[in-house]
Amino acid sequence: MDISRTGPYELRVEQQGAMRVPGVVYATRELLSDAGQSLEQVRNVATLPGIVLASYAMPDIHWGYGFPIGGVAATDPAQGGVVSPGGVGFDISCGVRLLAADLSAEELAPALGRLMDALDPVVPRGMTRGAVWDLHEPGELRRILVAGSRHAVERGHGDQRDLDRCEDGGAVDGADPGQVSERALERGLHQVGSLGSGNHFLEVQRVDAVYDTEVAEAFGLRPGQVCVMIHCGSRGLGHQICTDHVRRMEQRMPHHGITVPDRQLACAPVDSPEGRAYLGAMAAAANYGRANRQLLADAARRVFAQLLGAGLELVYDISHNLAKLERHEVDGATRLLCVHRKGATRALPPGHPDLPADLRGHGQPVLIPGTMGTASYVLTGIPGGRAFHSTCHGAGRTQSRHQAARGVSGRELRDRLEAEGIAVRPSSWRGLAEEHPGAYKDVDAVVEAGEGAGLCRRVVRLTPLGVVKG
DNA sequence: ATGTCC
Repeated sequence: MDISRTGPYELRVEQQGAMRVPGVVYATRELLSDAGQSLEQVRNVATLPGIVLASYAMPDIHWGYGFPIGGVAATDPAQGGVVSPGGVGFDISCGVRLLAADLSAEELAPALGRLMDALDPVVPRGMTRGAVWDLHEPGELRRILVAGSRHAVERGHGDQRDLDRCEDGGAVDGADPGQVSERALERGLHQVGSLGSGNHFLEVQRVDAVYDTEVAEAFGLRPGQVCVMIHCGSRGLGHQICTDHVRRMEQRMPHHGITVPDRQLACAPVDSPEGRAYLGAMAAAANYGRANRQLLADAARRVFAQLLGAGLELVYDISHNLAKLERHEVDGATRLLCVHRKGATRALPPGHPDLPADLRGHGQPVLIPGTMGTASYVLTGIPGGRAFHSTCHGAGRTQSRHQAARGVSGRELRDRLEAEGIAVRPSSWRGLAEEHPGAYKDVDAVVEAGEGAGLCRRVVRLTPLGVVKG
């Protein structure tokens, strides 16, 4: 590979062999910790039919299924551009929702333990156990797949503002439940309103630093304020959809005359039966993910209201695992592109028409979940943002789950966090150990690189007061 | 991430 550093926060992978475009990686030397495996994936993505401008990677790049996590690639359907499930990931529409409480950390302090004890039993989590909704017939599930958090709000679990402040108004267009397999539907029935496991969490946080007071105020955030951050995805339903459609595309690639350097890059033209089928199913999983976060937010709201008499206003809800059809200007012409973001977050600039009216002057809130026990961030998109208005999505792993669990016991980690004043309500000791902060990159360095690279701007830093761990 | 291998 011909790799050159083009700036403190930028690498270029020159176009070679089957690559159709170069690779552009926004990261410091320190952040590239996995010995070039993920750079090979950047190069492989650059071979996809119809790819436009470059195969991009964000500062939290690490090795993933097919695409690197932190990968961004846009293809042009009018030029044979493909969609690849590996460019979205197994956890379709994994994302983050941030709510701001009308309460300061000082006011909360005496009640923090009681708050965490009250959240513990009402936030379903772990691999298989329980959910806010346990559906028994697929009719309501199909409604969720089409209407996303709009359905939860129609059932009384939220209000219009929740929809206004959610990406795509609470539901993405084009969902096609007919492309969701029976098995995926079965898996989805009993998991609506659940965190899952791994790096998913519900945290009670405090606004620790404000970098831009005007934008923070527009987002509804002030120093010392209590927030709730929810990080989760589309559970077994999204996983099954990815599995089903990768298999189907693998079988059909010869028919489309597509070859890829890694079978995990299975893909199909956006304008093909397989491409449309995947995008319809993917949109359904995206809506499931939003309904999931809406119900968990509603559960947290009930606890805050009952115990503290405090409200929780939605700041924003944004996915970091999704492909979307978006209009972008390329070489002076506006084109409709299929933008894959896998472990990368959309970051719309001020003035963008897709932003809610009350945020339009300030840019999109970009929500970055940290690792348990470390900071999280709110960023915003900037004019001229690179990589089709995208930025990082979080810290990014440096150790495997197995490695991480060897380093520390769950109980030891809980004690360490509690000693730092962070209340922890785990779902399993093993799961807790796998998520210890040392297994991840430094989220502060990731965010600094994102700003340095011209992808986004910092607005607010949040630190954890209590963690309900998936 | 994931009923961590139909």
